[in-house]
Amino acid sequence: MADEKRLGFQDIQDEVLSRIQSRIWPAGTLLPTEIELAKQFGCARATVNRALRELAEQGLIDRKRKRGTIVNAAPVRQAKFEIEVVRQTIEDMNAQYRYSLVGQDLIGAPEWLRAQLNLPNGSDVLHLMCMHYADNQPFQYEERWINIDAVPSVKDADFSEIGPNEWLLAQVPFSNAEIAFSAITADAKLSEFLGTSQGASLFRLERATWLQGRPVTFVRMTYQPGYKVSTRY
Amino acid sequence: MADEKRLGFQDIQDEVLSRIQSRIWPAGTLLPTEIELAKQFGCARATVNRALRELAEQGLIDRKRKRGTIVNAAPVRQAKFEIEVVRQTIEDMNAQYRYSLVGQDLIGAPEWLRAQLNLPNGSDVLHLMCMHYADNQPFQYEERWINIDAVPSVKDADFSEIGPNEWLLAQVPFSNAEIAFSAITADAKLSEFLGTSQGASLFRLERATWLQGRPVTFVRMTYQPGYKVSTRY
DNA sequence: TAGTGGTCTAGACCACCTG
DNA sequence: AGGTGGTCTAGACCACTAC
Repeated sequence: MADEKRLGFQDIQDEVLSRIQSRIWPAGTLLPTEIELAKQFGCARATVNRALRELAEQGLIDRKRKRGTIVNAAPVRQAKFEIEVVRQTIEDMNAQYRYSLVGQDLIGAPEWLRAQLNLPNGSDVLHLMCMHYADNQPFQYEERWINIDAVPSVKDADFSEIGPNEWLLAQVPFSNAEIAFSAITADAKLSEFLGTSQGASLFRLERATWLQGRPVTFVRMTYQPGYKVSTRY
Repeated sequence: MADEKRLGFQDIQDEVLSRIQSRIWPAGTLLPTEIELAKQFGCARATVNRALRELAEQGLIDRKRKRGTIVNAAPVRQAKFEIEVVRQTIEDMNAQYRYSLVGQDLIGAPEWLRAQLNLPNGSDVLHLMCMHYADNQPFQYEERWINIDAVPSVKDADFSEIGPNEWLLAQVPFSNAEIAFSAITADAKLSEFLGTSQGASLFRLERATWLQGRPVTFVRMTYQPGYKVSTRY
């Protein structure tokens, strides 16, 4: 038993997770201190710290100075979803991607949009409507509003070939966003574009985007019937 | 300029993020090595490492040994959603929570469920139907199947007062799960329970849960019309 | 006020990957 | 083969907070 492999933070994390899941350490348990655990596992305190820090970020344990580390009773688990560009989603399905610009116009920002993005009065936005197809089947209808002031070059952009999402990603990547998922009923226009019956239930993703506090764009993406967003945790 | 405060990993992370967002380091840029950055920021390499590691986890940069750190061109951003218990969701709305057990029966697991959870042939499951109300308005219809073999004590549990979700959390916390969001159309039963018209579009969350590889439960939660799940990133 | 986690340091070794 | 990130160590100081 002299040939024990050295334990990494991942091994320690796995072991602690296992003890929590198997209720060796039930909810409410006060864990040994980092120093004590480091001694038990035969590693440095920094290694234990990293293992426990990540478990705390996931909400499984609660850490406070002086009090110590406690197994959380009612963990609020977090689910991570990867938000891809439509093209990627479709190509991941091994389907052929096609994009089409349905229409565009330059308008004053409507009230609901000003409220949504916190736009100043009198702001102008570029309003775009587009379709995304997978193997020529309707996949997603995209309606988008872009704040001219935040992205002046958008006035000269040509959206007949490249979608606004990909164009914006090239111009204004790494922005912050607020996302909402919901279910909506297909109206006449949506049912035509997505090739469904009126009244069909459709999955919708809305996203408002800011760059360093400045409103950039708001988009509504409505998916073909049957679309699901899934993940693990 | 001698009184510069020492930089922490958070300061470095903010600075790097800012340089990426402001396109000082545009997509594709090869960042200086950790050693070089540590010299520039006047800190240890471990500090730079932690700052960059977290940015890499978020998908903003791509790190490879020998090649170095590159600003990602098409970042796949991750959105985190907090998955709460219904009671919490309702109480967070300052509404009164009420739970009602609609029905329950012990059945052999249907084929689709066996496939979904990877249950062995001949497994028995407890099938539960419940309603959750916010201020006595229908909020969520819950249909759940619990694997008897994974949680034998479920046979003696009384679900007339406490919902199966909360009961399970107390018995089998910290399990792993697979979640899916979708939009569905209200059938006769759903429209009655949720007080909507038939054909209404409803938001649905499905979750399959395993504990250390063993299938525990599958649940379908269908929400009242207008329900949205939202988050930021 | 004392104990705990939060973080940083300086150094080291290793694994992976590109040239 | 060599350079880069991935990780660990042993020690240190600090900040928060329960007692």
